Amino acid sequence: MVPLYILGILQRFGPQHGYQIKKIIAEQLADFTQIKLPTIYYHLEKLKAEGLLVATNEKPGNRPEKTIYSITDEGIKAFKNMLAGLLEFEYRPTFPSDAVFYFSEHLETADLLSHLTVYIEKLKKVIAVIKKHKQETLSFVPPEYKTIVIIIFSHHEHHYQAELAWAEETLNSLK
Amino acid sequence: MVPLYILGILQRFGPQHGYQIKKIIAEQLADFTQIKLPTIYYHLEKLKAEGLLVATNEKPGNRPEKTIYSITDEGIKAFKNMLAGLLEFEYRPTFPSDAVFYFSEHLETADLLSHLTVYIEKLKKVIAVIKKHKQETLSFVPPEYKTIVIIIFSHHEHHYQAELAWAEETLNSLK
DNA sequence: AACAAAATAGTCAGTACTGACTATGATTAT
DNA sequence: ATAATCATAGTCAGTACTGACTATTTTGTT
Repeated sequence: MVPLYILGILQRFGPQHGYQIKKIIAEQLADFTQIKLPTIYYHLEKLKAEGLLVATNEKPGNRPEKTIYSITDEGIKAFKNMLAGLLEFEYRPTFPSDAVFYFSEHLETADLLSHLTVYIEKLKKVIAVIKKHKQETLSFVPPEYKTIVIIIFSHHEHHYQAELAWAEETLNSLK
Repeated sequence: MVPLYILGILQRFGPQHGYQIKKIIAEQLADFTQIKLPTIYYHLEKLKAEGLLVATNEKPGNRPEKTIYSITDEGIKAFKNMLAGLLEFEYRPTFPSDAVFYFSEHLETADLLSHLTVYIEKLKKVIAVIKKHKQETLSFVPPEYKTIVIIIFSHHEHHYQAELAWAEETLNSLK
C-alpha cells in the first residue's frame, strides 16, 4: 500500500519530500491509514533504488537540507501495475477481539460486559466523527471527486456500523 | 496475537510442538486468522527465551525429532496480562480497495464495474461458507462454548455483510 | 513393488514496519 | 529577551512476518 500511495501522491501533487508526503496522507487519509514517517522514508529509498523515483537535494535559505523525490516514467508504469493488481482486492479481516472471546474462559463475564459497554460508546463517537469528516470533506472537494469521497467514507461507515451492531448483540447475549 | 494464541493453546490442550499448534489454529480458527508455520516457530523460540515456555525434545520411534513446548507459571501470568490488555480492543480497519478508489482517476470505470461485480459474487460465496462453518462448528462443540462460537462467527458475518452492502451500493453509484 | 502425494518438522534469508532518538529552525507565550 | 513548543527532516536498531527451501515419514495409488 505505501509505495502505491507515494507514487500516486507524487503524480498528483508533483515532486515532494518525505515529510510533505506524510502530511498529505495525514490530511487526506488520516481516517483510513496510519502510515508512520519512518515507513515513508523507508519506501522512498527503496523506490529510488528500484529506479521508480529520483532524488534531488535542495537547501532552501538556511533551513536544513531536503531530499526531494520525483516520479520517473518507470515509476508511472509501476504505479499502474500496482493499481491494476490492487483492483483484485480481497477482504479478510482479523479481529483481536475474537481472540479475547476465544479465550474468554480466563476472563470474568463482568469485565467483558463493562468493556463492551465502553467499547460501544467509543464506536458511536467514532461513527459521529467519520460522518462529520465526510461532510467537511464533501464541502471542499471539487464536484468530480464527490462520488469517490462518498465511496471511501461510506465504506468505513458500513464497517463501523457492523462493529457496533455486533458489539451490541454480543453485550445482550452475555447479559 | 500469535503469542496469545500459542500460550492459550498450550494451556487448553497441554504441551505441543509447532506443527500441532499450527494444526489446532488451522482447524479451529482458519476463518479468522492466517498464521503461518514459520511465525509459530519464531514465537515459540521467542517465548522460550523469555521463560514463558520450556522445550523438551522427543524422538518417537524412528520419526524425526520433535521439540515439545510447555507453558511455565511465568507464561500463564503473561497470558493473563496479554488477555487483559487485549480486552481494551479497538477497531481501526484499513481497506486496500480505498486506495483503488482514491486513485481511480487512473482506472477505467468499466474495469471498476466488472471487478466489483466479480467481488460481489465472491463475497456472497464467502458468506455462505462462513454460515456453513458456523453450523458445523455448533454441531460438535460442547454446549458451554456455543455462545462464544456464535459471537465470533457473527462478528465476521456482520463485517462481510457490511462489505457486501458497500460493494453493491458502490456498484450502483458508478453505473 | 514402485511411485506419488500428503503429513510432519523444521530453517533461513529477505521484507516491512515503527518506536525511540537526533537535530535544527520557526513561532508563540510569558 | 527567553523559554517552550511546534514544524521540519530525518536515522537506526529492533521486532515481526513469511516465501522459499530442506528433509523425512506415512499413506495412498497403480
